[in-house]
Amino acid sequence: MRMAELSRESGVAVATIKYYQREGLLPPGELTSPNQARYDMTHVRRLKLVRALLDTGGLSIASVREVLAAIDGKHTSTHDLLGLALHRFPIAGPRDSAEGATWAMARIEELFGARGWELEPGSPLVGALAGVLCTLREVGHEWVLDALDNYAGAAELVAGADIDALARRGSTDAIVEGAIVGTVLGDALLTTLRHIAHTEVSRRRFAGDGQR
Amino acid sequence: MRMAELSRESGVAVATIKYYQREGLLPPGELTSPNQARYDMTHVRRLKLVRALLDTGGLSIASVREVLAAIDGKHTSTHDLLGLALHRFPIAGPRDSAEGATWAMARIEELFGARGWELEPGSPLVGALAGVLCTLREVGHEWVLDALDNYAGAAELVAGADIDALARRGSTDAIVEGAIVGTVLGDALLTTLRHIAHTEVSRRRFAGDGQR
DNA sequence: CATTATGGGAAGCTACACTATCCATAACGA
DNA sequence: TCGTTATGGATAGTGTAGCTTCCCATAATG
Repeated sequence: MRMAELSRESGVAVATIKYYQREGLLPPGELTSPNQARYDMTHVRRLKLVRALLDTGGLSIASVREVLAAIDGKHTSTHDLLGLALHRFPIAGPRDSAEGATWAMARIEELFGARGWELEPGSPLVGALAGVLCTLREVGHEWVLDALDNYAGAAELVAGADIDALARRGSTDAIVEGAIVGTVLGDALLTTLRHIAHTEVSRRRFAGDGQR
Repeated sequence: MRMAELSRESGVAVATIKYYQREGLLPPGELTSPNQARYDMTHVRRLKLVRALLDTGGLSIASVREVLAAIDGKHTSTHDLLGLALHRFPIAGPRDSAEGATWAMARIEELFGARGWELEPGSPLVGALAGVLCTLREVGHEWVLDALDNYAGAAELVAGADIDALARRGSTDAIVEGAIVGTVLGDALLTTLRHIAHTEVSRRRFAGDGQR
């Protein structure tokens, strides 16, 4: 398979494919002469993955590069793999007032305590969570946190299902890629379903009640 | 309050505030003379909301403008309000093969049937969902959909909690803004918690098992 | 052997989210 | 009062991201 066909199979423009190669998102083809190369289905697959992470996942080129490096790299335990997949996301941190940060950490400790979650205070994920809580407070909508335990419950529910489905995968490589795809595209899936559920729940709750 | 203080209170640079005014994200101050204006806490609040939607929510300037227009516009029923909040998001659509689209719609009908959700086939949210399903299939990770019903259950759980919390708000205006903030920042909250739950569940499941 | 395609690289393009500069007027402080 | 600083308003410039266009020498194709 050569460039034109790779482009057709993947739905990505030739110039864009070359760009991805320069950016290190797509490995070079197998050279048959100094300036001719052959590609195969692994290239098609990789291209589709790149587009999925960019378009549906909303990642940047730089994030995709890191994520692919994680996929291609050497792997240790499943648990570490999950960790890898999770440390690359640009959820905005808090515009910290110091007191906002301590308030958020108190709320987080409470939540983790109730859930039996183990708190690693240095973790970037916990930092991101603190950031979101601070933001909610700053805009004056702390009331959203009335539902915080429900959010955590829902998160735990899907996380359990994710890990189960992941554990059923065969090879280590499948698990690695699955962890990343599941993390990134799972976010899109979950938020889309949440939006649909909003309309569904509100329709049901306020059905035929035009003035509420 | 004048520009300097507004900037200090909100943490947004003066030049940026002027930019937001030009972009229609922040109403003009009350003019005290042809070239002097006064601002108040509503401006501070609005600025914080804009930053929250941009930074934490990840919206574009254009999306923020639409969302604010929805907040400031005339409102009808609570259910419509929710709808308003939900139609502005750039979740990538499917790079549709026609057969991918029908496959996705079949899967969606199945899901909605099991959940008792009402399917509006034209809805952009359903389109977005179909897009995510297609993407998952294209990258060869349909197995994620083994957990689809769990995702939907989790979505329904948080959506219910959201609507409950929202219904407890007082004024209509509070409900409108709450719907938007809840939708946008709730996504960030939920995905962050999901990521944390992944590490938590995987730690628990593979605890002390260094080779899995 | 004429035409088309290819790999590779450099430069250009568009959109976005700011940021800097300017200017005439207004507020403030000694 | 008068020099300094701040303000509203407008225009132009900056930096980054994600492509896209153009070019060339070589290779494949009919």
